[in-house]
Amino acid sequence: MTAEAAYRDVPCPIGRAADVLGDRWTLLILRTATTGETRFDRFRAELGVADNILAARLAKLVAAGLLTKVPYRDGGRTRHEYRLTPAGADALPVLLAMARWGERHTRTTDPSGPMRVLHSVCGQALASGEYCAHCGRLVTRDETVWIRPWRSPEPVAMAQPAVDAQGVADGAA
Amino acid sequence: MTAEAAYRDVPCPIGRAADVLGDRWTLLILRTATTGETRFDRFRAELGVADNILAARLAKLVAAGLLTKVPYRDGGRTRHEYRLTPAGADALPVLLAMARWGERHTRTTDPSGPMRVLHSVCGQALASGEYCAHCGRLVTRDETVWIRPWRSPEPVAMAQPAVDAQGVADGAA
DNA sequence: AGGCTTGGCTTGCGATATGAAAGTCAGGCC
DNA sequence: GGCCTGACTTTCATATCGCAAGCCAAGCCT
Repeated sequence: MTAEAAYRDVPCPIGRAADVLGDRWTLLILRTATTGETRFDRFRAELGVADNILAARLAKLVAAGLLTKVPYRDGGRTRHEYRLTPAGADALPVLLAMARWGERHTRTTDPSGPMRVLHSVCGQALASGEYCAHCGRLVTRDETVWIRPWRSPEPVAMAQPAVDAQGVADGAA
Repeated sequence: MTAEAAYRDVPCPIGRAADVLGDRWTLLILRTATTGETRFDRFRAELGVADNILAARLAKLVAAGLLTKVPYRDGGRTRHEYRLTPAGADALPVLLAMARWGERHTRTTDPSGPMRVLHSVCGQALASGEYCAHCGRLVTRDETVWIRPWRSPEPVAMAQPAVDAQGVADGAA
């Protein structure tokens, strides 16, 4: 709705990224989508976000090309799920950098251990999000798993992006 | 002012980071501080942000411990500058991840070339923010330079954080 | 067939945040 | 003394947030 395109075309890529990613709910939705959630009420339950805000953010993310709305069958009826596009999946390094920053520079009273990001190939924890000191090479998305002890000891794989990559253009008519 | 502490103590580090960093102006202020700007009117000029918003964001960043307000002498009078703390400087990987994402997934009409992040030790461009494929090792902050052709062909070093790291705690009285 | 339930939104509305513009204030400079 | 500059603070109209309620389509239950 607010097609305030003024910030979308600045020369600095950080500025352009901040226009899309510089929002609390947007980041949390991407985090949740990255762990495999796809449905409206799952996002709502995970995030505790108000319905209208969630709807607005999902629409913004679809318009920005980070999510895509794909129909699927639920029992006998057609529903929609929000899947990461390649661009949305590519926000993973941002989330990993934030996870690291949050782990180092913020505190929680939660007694379960910290989040860990593992290289599934070797099982070692990653210090930086993208490079495995143990293997000595860059880590791909599908070699990355998260362990979030406050919800489960099980590792979680990163969701695979939807193959189709539509929705890159601007949403304004 | 809005000491809405509810989001500050969630178990997920991404959530805690998003509470601090999940804001457009906050990210842009950090970007600008990272390139060495320290003063109110320099931030204003760089970002085109309204005075009251800038003041609020700077205060939030000081309260969150990413910036520190240090007095300095300007001619014969005392002024204040906003310097990055170690925690603020440590947001660099987030900015680099965002720069990469922005470069790959957004478009600009600006004709000057893309932003480049170089490893000053070897002069090579960094593909991922933190790991130099050319040198085969992790890149530190002070080995990182930015080239932003839309403002100058000259490389810019990352600002050094202030040595004192006060201001980590909550700001609410 | 009629009603219940579930998922996915939309609407209303008061509270809060945004942002342009103007005002304030301290201290140096002319 | 008056002007200027930097760094805010205040004002005010607008926009956004987020709770709560309403809505609707489609299956399911009886």
